[in-house]
Formats: sequence, C-alpha cells, structure tokens
Amino acid sequence: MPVVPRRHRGERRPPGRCTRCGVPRTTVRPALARSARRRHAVKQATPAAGAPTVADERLPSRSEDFAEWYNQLVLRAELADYAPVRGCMVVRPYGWALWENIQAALDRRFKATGHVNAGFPMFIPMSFLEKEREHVEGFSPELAVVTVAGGEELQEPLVVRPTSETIIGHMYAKWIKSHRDLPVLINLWNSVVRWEKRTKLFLRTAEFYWQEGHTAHATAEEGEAEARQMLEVYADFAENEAAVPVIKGRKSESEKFAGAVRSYTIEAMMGDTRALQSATSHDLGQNFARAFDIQYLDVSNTLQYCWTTSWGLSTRFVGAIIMVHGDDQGLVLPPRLAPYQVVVVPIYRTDEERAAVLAEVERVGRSLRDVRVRTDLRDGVTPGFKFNDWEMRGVPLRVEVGPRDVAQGTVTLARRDLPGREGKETVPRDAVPARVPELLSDIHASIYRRALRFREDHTVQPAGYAELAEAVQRGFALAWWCGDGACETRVKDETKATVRCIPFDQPGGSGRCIVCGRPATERAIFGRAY
RNA sequence: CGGGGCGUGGCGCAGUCCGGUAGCGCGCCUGCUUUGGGAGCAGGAGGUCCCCGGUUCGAGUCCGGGCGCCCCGACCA
Repeated sequence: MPVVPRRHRGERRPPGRCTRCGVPRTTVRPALARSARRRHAVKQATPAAGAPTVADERLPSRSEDFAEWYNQLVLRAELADYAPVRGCMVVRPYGWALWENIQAALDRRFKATGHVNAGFPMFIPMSFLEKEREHVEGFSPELAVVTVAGGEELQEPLVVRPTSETIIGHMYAKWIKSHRDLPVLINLWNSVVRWEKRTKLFLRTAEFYWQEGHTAHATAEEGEAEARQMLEVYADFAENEAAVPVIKGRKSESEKFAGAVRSYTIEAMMGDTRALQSATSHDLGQNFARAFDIQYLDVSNTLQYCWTTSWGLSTRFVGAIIMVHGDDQGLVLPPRLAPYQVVVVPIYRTDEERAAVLAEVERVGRSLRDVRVRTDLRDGVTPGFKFNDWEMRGVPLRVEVGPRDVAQGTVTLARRDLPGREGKETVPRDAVPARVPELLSDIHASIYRRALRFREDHTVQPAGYAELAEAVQRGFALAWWCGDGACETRVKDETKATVRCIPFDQPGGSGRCIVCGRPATERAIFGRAY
C-alpha cells in the first residue's frame, strides 16, 4: 500500500509543482505563504472547503530535493519511522532485515579473522569516561546521563554508553596479565547513545545500532596491523556485499576519534556528491591502556602496557546504501543484502487464469532454492501497483507471471537497476533457476560500476585553491595537503568541506599544499560530508 | 545553542483575520466491477481541534502561559 509520506506541520514543502494550479513551487518566504495560498483559491474558482491535495505517489526527485527524497524514501519504503523520543528512530522490520543481512556479512568476516562476540552493559560510571582526557572532551557534550535509579539519587551518575572503550578498558585490565592472554579480540553488537543536536534517520540519530570491536595486543605493530586489517574487512564488505565503492584512508588530526593515535576510514560518495564516513577503525596506541592500566608481563618478565584498537560500523551504513544506489523510483538494494532478492508478482483476470498463474508462481518460488523470494499474493491491488511498490522497496529482481507467460511456458524478469523495458526479459520457465543468480550477480556488478563511475565523474584534481573551493561544491577534490590543521580549517570555514581522508592509495611524488603552497608529501580528499 | 515555521480523524491540509452544527483529499472497512506499470463506483467507520488557564450565553477561532515537532545555521559514527 502506498504510504503517505509523513511531513511534519510547518516543515518546508519540497519544491515541485503546486498540486492545485501547477505553478512551480519556490521556497515561499513564510510571510508570503498565506497570500500565495489565497491567490490559488481565487484561481480555483470554488474550492468550497479546502482544495484537494493529491496524494504524492511519486517521491520528490533526487535532483530536485535530495534531502526530502531521502526522508520520504526511508518512511515510504518502511525502513524506519520516527520514534516518540526526539532524535530516535524505530527500525521497522524491512529495515531491520536489511541490517540483519549486514550484520551476518560482517559477523562472518569478524569470526574468520579470529574475533568473538560478547555483551557489555549499557551503563558506564561517569568517572570511567573522565579517565582519558581527549575521550571525555570529545564525548561530554553529547552524553545521556542517568542520575536516578530505583527511586534514589545515584551516588555516581551513570552514562549511557556513547561507545565502550572505557568499560572495555576496565575489564581488559582485569583479564589481561600475561603475554599468553594476548591478543584479546572481542566484538560487541549493541546500540549506543549520543545526544546529537540535529538528527536524521539512519545517518545521525540519538541512539544507533552498530558493532564495536575492541582488541588488545602485545606490540604497537600488532595493534596497528589489527586496525588496518579491520579497515580492509570493512572495505571488502562495502564493495562485495553492498556494492558501495569506498576510499580507504587515514583521518586527519581534527577528524580523528577522541582518544585515538590514528583513525582510519572508508569514505563513500553519496548520490548528491557528499561524503559519508561509512566505517572507521582506530589504532588507540597505549592511550586507553595507560588510562585503565591494561598491563601484561612480557616474555622477559617486564610489565608492559597493551596496545589497543577499536573499530565500528553502524546503521548509518543503511543510509549509505540508500544514498549511493537509490533512484527516483525508490530504493535500489544490493542483491547480496536485500531482504528479498526476488519478488514474484502474479497477474490474472479470471478465476481460471488465477489458478493457472498461482500454480506457476508456486513452481517458480520452489525452483529458487537458495534465493530469498517473496511472493506477492495480495488481492485488491493491481499488478501495476505492486510493481511500483516493490520498486520503492528496492527489490533487485521482479518475476512477473501472467496468462501469456503461462501459455508460453515463460516468465518475465525485470531488474530494478534498469527501469522499464530495458531491464525486462522473458525466459523459459526452466531457465529461471540458472538465470536468476546470474542476474543478481550482474545487478551487483552494475550498481557498483555505476556508483564508482559517479564518484570518478565527480572527483577532480584542482590546480589551485580557487579551483578546490569550486570543486568541493560538486564533489571530491584530490589535492596536495601539507598536513597543517590551519589549512584544513581555512578550507572548512570558506567552503564547508573537510579533509575526508588521506587515501592509502597515493600517486607518489610530492607537491605543494593546495592551500598554503608549502611542500606536501601526501594528497587528501576534500569534500562536504554528512 | 541562535533564527524561522507549525500543532485540527492514520497522513496531507482548509477553517483562525471577522467566535455560532468540525470540513476536504488520501488512506482504512464492506460490496460489486477490475487486474501485463500506481483501478472505478456505491456505502461506511473514525476527531479530548497539543496542554493549562482566562474572556464570552457560546472558543478550533480572541487573550495569557506552557509543551512538542519540523526546517535553516555553529558541534558529531
């Protein structure tokens, strides 16, 4: 069923054409809004009691209003909804199914690299946060704190975890005594709370779901290797499961995690050319080990501080999938993560047709053993409605079975990434079990290529500062950077773009900083970010 | 935190200026006809008009106070 998009009262209308008179909407200044409405009423002759508002069947187009396109899509595809608590979201079953597939793909990889899962409490003593200076400074503005429990004022306030480094540190200090205890490789699947000022479904909510890996090692090299390894795991996941091309790199000092020695990131370009940090991995050095006394005796019986890491990927990644692949029809889900990879839509008029078609639909469903298939048997909505409905929800492949197909012993396949006729083909019924996996694989490759091409088409290597300032308004700029925070700040203040990362993949050589002209040895990606 | 806007059936809104039976569209329910790209007709259900107080014979509408939400700017996975 088409869900009427929820738009809050007073929220700015998306631009487009007026549903009453067809006049293009502009962003009407509040003071003018009322008189504009009156003008329409006059034109409309007799809008007795309120002019009708046509239900928005189509999304706002991405090019017209990307932010509104995103908001409505999340709601109408039933991925999530607004919770009654400010800034919080409810992840609906369809969105959660997508998240579960993300979890499964990552968890497999974590296990394969020797990690185990555990559960840690959501409450952390306030004093723990204060043990690492940078850490508390980074998080204190956005902490949710519990001061009363069981009807009594707590002697020490409890922080709702914004991340678990501190309580992990406390426990690791208890558990680790010897080099024989190392490494410790633990991952947590949980939710954390950061009281953000401005929130947006999936991208930035007060509470979000994620995984956080926490490891402890005997040497700096091992810790660093772990942080780098997990970044590779994320990149592999992003590209091979989600078909999201990413740039692997190091964060600048200012963008670094609070308490880390070095932070790594995978950055992806969204459909509006803005960057999204899609996962991060941190080499924490000995910062947390010193703050929490995580020490071990090495082979020569000397007490040493451990080297720790942490790394995470959150439900924000769902936002990345939406914004990288989605189009004006709705979601385009990567086949390997899609809750339903195939939707079967029966088409019939008469009862006899219905019986024959449903028998065939049943057979098709059974023939696709290792594919996640959903059969849409809803009565009372037309096939056309179902087509649009499942396109909104991003199902990669649609199987249409109608009387013509039954007569010919065929089915019609329609791929989500190629709209209209172009994506349709009719195949013999017996070819379906072989053809469907092929198509799913093709779709993955095709949406990956499209996203990569888009990023490349919107990435420039500016020759000078003016060109950089121009370039970051329309995408990424890859430019020499001296590494000085002052240069970074200037770019941010003047263009709103930040250093997204210093890519691992460097062209080599050396040059002059795009901002100050001093010698530079690395190039950085500049861009506007979410 | 600053600036702006808005609270009226599930959703989108009209009604507020000028107080007098609470309305429209969509959605929902039932029935019939439909169904290869967002179906049609008929009937029906559904509302403490954000909250509290005041003015008034009478408040969705006027006055005072509160709460909430959204959008735009400074901080963040």
